[in-house]
Amino acid sequence: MIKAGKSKLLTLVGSNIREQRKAQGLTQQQLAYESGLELSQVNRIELGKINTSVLQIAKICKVLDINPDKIFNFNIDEVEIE
Amino acid sequence: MIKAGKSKLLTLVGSNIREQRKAQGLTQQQLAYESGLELSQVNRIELGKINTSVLQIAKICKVLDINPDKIFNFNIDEVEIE
DNA sequence: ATTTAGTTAGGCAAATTTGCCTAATAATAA
DNA sequence: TTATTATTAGGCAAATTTGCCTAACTAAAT
Repeated sequence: MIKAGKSKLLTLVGSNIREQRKAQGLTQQQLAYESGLELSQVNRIELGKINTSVLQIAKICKVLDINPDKIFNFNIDEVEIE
Repeated sequence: MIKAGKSKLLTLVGSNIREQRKAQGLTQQQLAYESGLELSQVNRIELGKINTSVLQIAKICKVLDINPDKIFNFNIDEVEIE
């Protein structure tokens, strides 16, 4: 497995999360608190610096009250994975 | 973060992957080879034994030629996360 | 029954993430 | 400007995943 470093897909996922978070008028800190994640972790995820896990994505989606497909709303073969 | 152990959501994700894999007539070994993952890892994911990462899900989806939303096609607040 | 393919299990070291911390930078408001 | 909030950065230990391996178990077919 490669290091998360710079993955087009992860940055896309991250900016989708950020977009949805702001649409809800939440700060990273609020999202962190309500999802039970760390602020630093939410930040790493939004910036695509980390290859995070299914469960963390799910927790975030639950707080943002969106289904995960909102986060993965891209065409899989139009996106560079790594 | 909790250990993957028994998560309803992860077993759901896993069985979705399995369903799509079989729909393509692939074995775990073939899926593993084509996605660049380990056979044991594909197995762990399908059984929901592990809280795998966004990138691995993406690699699997690419091989199965489906968008990730096929894997996350459940209502987020109808599913127990952990 | 025997072979063959497919799935599952488990151990182990290495790699990576995660939580917790402190602090620096950026943005906003007052 | 000053103060306040928000984001970003980085280090570190602990937790977890991942790849690699061997082996056991299941199913299916012949």
